[in-house]
Amino acid sequence: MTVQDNPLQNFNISAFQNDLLTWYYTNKRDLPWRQDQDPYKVWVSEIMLQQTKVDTVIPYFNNFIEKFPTVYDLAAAEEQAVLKAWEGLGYYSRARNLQHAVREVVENYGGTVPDDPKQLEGLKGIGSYTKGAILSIAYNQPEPAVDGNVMRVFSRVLNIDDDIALPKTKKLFESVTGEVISHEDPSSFNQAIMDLGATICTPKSPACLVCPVQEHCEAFKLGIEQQLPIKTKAKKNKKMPYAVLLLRNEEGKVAIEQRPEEGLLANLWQFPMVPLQELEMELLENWFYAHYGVRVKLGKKQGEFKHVFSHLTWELGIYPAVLMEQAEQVTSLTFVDEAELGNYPFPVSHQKMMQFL
DNA sequence: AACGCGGGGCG
DNA sequence: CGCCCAGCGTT
Repeated sequence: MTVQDNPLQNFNISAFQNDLLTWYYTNKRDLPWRQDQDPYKVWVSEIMLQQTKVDTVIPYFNNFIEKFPTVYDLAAAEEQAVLKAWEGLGYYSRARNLQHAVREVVENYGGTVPDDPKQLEGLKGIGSYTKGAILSIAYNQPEPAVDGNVMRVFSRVLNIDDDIALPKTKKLFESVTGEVISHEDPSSFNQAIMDLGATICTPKSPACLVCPVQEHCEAFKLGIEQQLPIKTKAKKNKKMPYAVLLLRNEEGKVAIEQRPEEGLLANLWQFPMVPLQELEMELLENWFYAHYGVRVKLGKKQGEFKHVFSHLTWELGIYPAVLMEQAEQVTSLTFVDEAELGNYPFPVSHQKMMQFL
């Protein structure tokens, strides 16, 4: 914010609300979580939508609600079943935190999703955005729900050039949104901003010519909508080479293991991976014995590919392997029939391995 | 305040 | 190939 201290000076709030809501009432997207205002469904949808596009979420949401229609069903489910329903969606701690929080709602709040800001934000996985989304969408409270869409839209409408990567900037937008939000229909207001950000006020080449709030937009007036919002912060992506073993025992079963309960892809399953950072290929079999307690014999490399995460890249070489001894040894590996693999939640990178089996 | 945490789609 | 997406928890 550079030009003035109060970004809402000379801004016609009620006219903006009116134009935005009028547009929304006739143009809102028909989404499965908008069929009712069930706070649980709103909650599930908001967690799934974190850093994830609507089109990706829709089938996951439908399947998830079918499997876990109420807080009681989700609270009673096995964690593996919840992760299985989340398989491929990414950010898997969202699923575990959601179930943890739902169990808390069942135990502490009689199964009713709280309508109190403090109680909501005390639940795992619910931060300032999701709190505001649940309060406004499910409970019709005039609470801001500031996400990337809101910051993009209002940075343009009000010509705010603060770095939206900074926490203090998010607080600024929460303050602004708290003043602009409709008290007549806060639920529609927040969803309208999101629809606007997703369909018109998009990151690249926004459709300003058909924007319902064009006449309120300072950036359009100045022709600088493409330069906003300002966002710094670029992370470098580290390369991590691994050998992935498609290891079979004497019965032809395949070795898999569960990843640690913390960190990347926590609690998901995978084929055993050997880090090659500082390891000669000849020593790979020794490393495997030291780590897993079983002797293996590697075959020729069957293929290789990269899998890109937001912060690192796996460079995966795929090797067939066989056990060199009867596996009565103590090992963290689990041997399963190929047909059983579908019962375990795998990250997408390891789902791709299965074609090499 | 900085960083870890997935995966897909788009220019 | 880099950026972006209905963010949050941890440190």
